Amino acid sequence: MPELPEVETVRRGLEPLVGRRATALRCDFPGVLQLGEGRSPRELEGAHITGTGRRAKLLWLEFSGGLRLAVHLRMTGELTLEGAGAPRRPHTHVSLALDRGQELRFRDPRRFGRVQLLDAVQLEGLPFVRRLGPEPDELDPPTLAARLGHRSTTLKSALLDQSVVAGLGNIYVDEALHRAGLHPELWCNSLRGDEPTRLCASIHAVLGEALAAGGSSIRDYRRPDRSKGAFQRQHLVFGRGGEACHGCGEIIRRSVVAGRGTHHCPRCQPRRQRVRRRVRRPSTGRG
DNA sequence: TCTAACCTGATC
DNA sequence: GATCAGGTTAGA
Repeated sequence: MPELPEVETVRRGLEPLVGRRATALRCDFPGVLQLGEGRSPRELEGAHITGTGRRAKLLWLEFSGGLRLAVHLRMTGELTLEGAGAPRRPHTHVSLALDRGQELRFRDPRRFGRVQLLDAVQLEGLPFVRRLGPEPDELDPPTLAARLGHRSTTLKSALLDQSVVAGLGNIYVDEALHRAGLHPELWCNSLRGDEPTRLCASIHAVLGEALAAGGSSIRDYRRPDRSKGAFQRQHLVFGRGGEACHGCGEIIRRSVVAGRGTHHCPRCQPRRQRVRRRVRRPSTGRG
């Protein structure tokens, strides 16, 4: 479900909670709430929210006393702010009760998501966090070229790998590759010329635009106030298999690459790098 | 480096 | 009934 723009949108939606006081942390499905060594849910009782944070697709609340409540939404996780008396929707697994009769609720039908109570050191030390590559906004073309260059897999697979760049997922990999004019199955160490620059710029552009639109709501994703994002309406290839490419009119193709549904335009994203034309023929009629 | 697995629900 | 889904990872 949520990739970087969605997770960052949720984080921003939680910012107004800074200054609020937590009264209880409750878990209704064993295993969804995980406690760092020595941590207890009771430690949050009376603690104030002092900030929010995000790294890749992991977001967290910071509390007085230094504790952090980290949330990974995975595929169907949803973090919403509700009245404590509001009916609990199905699959609500963790609730953080706040002052003023409100609750921050984590629901997740598939239960892939996790909520973790940790201190800062424990959070930094999570194997998942330690493996993460740079945030996209810290990424420049030489860094991207270097990180792709020593891998032997496809662009699609490499960009989904959070140790290469942190925060991309299936939607934004497809969208970024399309904007860069690169086929998802290109060997990721075969980029040359201005391709790393184009790809880097495409990643920055698509993530920036998606964030401005509040993310992509295809099925489950909602902001903390349960409103939808709007970027799905601006997708150029993702979810558009069989439809016409806005750029050239060719039919968008859907395939499976790296085990994931993958969308690309066969004309805008040719499978092989075009070989430099030896002779320019003015009357071939193609253009 | 790739696949299967983790889960439920929506859709065909 | 079978298939697919926006993520991550253990194990091959």
